Amino acid sequence: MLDFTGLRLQDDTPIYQQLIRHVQLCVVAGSVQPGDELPSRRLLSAQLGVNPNTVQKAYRQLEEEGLLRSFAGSKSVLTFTPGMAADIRARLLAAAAQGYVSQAKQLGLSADEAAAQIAQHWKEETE
Amino acid sequence: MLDFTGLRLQDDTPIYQQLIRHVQLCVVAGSVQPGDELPSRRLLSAQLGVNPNTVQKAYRQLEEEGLLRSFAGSKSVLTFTPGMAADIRARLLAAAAQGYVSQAKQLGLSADEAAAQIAQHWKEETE
Amino acid sequence: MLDFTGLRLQDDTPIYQQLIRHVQLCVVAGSVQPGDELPSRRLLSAQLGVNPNTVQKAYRQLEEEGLLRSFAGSKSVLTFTPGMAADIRARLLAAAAQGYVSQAKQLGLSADEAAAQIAQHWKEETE
Amino acid sequence: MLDFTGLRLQDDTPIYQQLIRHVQLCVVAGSVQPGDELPSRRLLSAQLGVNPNTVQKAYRQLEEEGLLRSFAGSKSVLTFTPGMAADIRARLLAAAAQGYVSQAKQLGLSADEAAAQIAQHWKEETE
DNA sequence: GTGGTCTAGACCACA
DNA sequence: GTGGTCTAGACCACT
Repeated sequence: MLDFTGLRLQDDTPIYQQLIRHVQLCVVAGSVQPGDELPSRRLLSAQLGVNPNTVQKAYRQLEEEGLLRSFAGSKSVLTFTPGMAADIRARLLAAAAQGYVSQAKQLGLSADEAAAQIAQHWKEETE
Repeated sequence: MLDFTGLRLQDDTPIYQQLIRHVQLCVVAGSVQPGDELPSRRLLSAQLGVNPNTVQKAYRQLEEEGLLRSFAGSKSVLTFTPGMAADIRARLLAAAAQGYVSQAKQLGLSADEAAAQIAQHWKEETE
Repeated sequence: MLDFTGLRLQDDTPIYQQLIRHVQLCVVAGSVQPGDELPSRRLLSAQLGVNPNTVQKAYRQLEEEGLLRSFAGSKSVLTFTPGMAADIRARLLAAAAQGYVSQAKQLGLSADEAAAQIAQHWKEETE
Repeated sequence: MLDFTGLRLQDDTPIYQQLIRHVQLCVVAGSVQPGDELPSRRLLSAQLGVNPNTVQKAYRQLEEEGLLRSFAGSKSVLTFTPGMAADIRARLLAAAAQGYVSQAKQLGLSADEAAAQIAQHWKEETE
């Protein structure tokens, strides 16, 4: 069953988006397989100390994305294909990169400076 | 007087934040000097087709940041030091880079892959 | 929940500042604890017969001061430390004292005369 | 002629009020006599780098208070009696003391603590 | 004219 | 339900 215990909720982004993102990351990381279960909405909301509606919103959006399918008895299973996982990964990466690039350009960085800055932050965050 | 005519308002982020950001960018870009005037709230709101209160909100926040100083009945002038401009630039850059790096790491990129991806998006956006 | 029913609004100072001050006084007086809730903007505005935006302005400023934390869709709770409470108290006291002292000096009072005058007004206002 | 050169304008209070206050202080301090002239509105506004209307507003209010009288030829002379000077002094003192006392009480000070605090600020500001 | 505050009421996103 | 943003327009004080 997909595990949410490692998820640290932040205050600056909507909770339901963090839940969605967490599932997506598990999918693209390969740490979860199609057919795996997700915790019931009730259980997860209790575990995270979050409003059940918030969990419901996340699950619903995942369903619309086609990643998730829910059945009677409050059982929800992942229903993604390898292609979908690759798509999600590409989409997340592209969004992140494009966001950074546009900001760096607005701030007057050159391509080389941007690369250097990324390298530096990479190192710092690793330490 | 600081110019807002080049500013295209998007509707996915609050208008007042876009106004703040525009002023900050002008400051870090060096296209304005301390002592330069800002358009009056009424004038700017008319130019942008925006409510005066929205402009007021942006101006007020800039004032709290120390970039701006307003006097009743008088003009509003920029009051930033070179150090503050550098600080803002560094803060914006660090936030952008750190955001990208953490995302790329979560998605399992290596440092080299990240750099390559940035370079690619840089080229694409320039075209 | 922090109580505003004892608050009598004057019309010589901005309402939002009176709201801020009321919260600050409750904090320094120790009549509220960190974690205590504040009434929702809608509720408080209805109670006081004031526009919701006015309450919002006060709450926002308290949030910037770090006394308050708001979450979309959730309650607003006080988030101050004992040190912050002491700071606020000291700041308010110092401002008041310093203002009086500078005025009294400008008017040519001696230290003793000032003390005597304060004592007299203290008595008069108590009666 | 009443001298404004020692006046340092602050940003937090209206300029015209600072001008009025300056004249009042000169009167209660005895550094000026009935019949003494004030600089012309034009001259004073130029000296202080202030809008002529601002000076005009201050002079007009002083006239309404009976401290000042203006004649053709833009000549303004002080027209106060010793009793008026005493009145002004008493009024300014009472306002300052009453303001401090009410604030100190709201912050939970005792009369003794208030006196001690005033004494301390008195000493500090003198140093 | 300018900045500052306020009212009235709408819309959206979030829990 | 909650907080956040925005519009529309008014009033006041200050320059």
